Amino acid sequence: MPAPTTLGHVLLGLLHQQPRSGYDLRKVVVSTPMSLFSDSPGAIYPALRSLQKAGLIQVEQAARGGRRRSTFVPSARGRAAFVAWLRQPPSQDDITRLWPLLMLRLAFMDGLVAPADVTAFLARLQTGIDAHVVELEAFLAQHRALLPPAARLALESGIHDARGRSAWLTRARRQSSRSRRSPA
Amino acid sequence: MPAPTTLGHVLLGLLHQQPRSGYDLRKVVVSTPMSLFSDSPGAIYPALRSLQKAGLIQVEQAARGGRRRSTFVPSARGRAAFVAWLRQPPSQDDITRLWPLLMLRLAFMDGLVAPADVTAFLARLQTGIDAHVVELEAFLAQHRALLPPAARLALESGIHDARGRSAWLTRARRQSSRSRRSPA
DNA sequence: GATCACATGTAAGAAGTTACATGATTCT
DNA sequence: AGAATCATGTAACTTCTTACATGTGATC
Repeated sequence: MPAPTTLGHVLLGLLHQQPRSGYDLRKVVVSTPMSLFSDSPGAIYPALRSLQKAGLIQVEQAARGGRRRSTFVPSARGRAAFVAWLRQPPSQDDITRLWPLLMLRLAFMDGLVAPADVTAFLARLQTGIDAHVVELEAFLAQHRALLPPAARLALESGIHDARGRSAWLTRARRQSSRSRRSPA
Repeated sequence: MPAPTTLGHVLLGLLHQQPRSGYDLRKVVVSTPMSLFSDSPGAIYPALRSLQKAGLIQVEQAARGGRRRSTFVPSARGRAAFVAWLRQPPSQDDITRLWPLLMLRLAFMDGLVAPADVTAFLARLQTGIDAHVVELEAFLAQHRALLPPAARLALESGIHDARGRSAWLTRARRQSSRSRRSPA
């Protein structure tokens, strides 16, 4: 059984929050602002199948009442696999190209990884995003003369994005460590 | 012949900048900060084939010297198709989920669409991104109590991203209209 | 009793990734 | 001669999308 796909991991994460059926998962995926995926049944049901076959989730409750419906929960191995996914250090490529997915991982971390790991995650993101800023600015400096206006705007947008994320990270990290000292 | 895929359109755009071979395109895709795709030959060569079969690009120069190598240029129909792609008004879904692709489209607009169209494009982006901010903030307001800290951080990151993009757009639009009045 | 929301699934196809294969040319 | 780079291509596989199919329970 191959490692779960991105969608598989996300479904696994949602099942950690509460037991859900495939139908529930589809609804969450559309109603959530983090929607990276479509709600196509042709993606979700096969993904659930594969998680089940890999032993990462189990049917918690089948067909209560008359209506056919099964809700899933993560197994112990599923929890371990999911936590491992969360703790996986982001690559530079993840940071420059898959930021929304990293934010989704962050959103799942509560209660599953230690606060110190969240801190480390955010720190890694910042060094990565800062490196990206440097890279983009070097590119701009090198090509400034050749870049026509719209292309330059697009590049500047990328720089602005990355700078904004770095600024957000400094605040988020401060806030995160503060709340760790004085929890609610 | 089906409509070109996203990768197909990007390749078409790169060929508008200058004639290139498949190998050249691979190099550009990796060396460019806008790299949304991998440089896998298994993606690029078939995409070129399909563009060629659709009559959107032509071989400009084959095997000069001894080494086998063909460079491609867009045909008239290819140019029309690409411009149509650029001018296509972004959907709300594009704006919330495919921003980097929209920036790539922006980067290709110079010389292919009228400056007024660039302006319209940027204006559309701003109404879309502002709507997204409103949506995310509504979600936050509604779920603030239930959201554990990391999940809340992730959501706030999305809001911060979108706000930053809106701010960038106001400046970019001002700059764009100014440079249109007094071109270099 | 017709229609809608619930709930799950499959079939066909598109598109990309990885990995391998194949040669030519240049460099040392 | 051997190695690295140039340059193109294919085969197998994975995954998602679209579209359809199927049936149940609730609602009007």
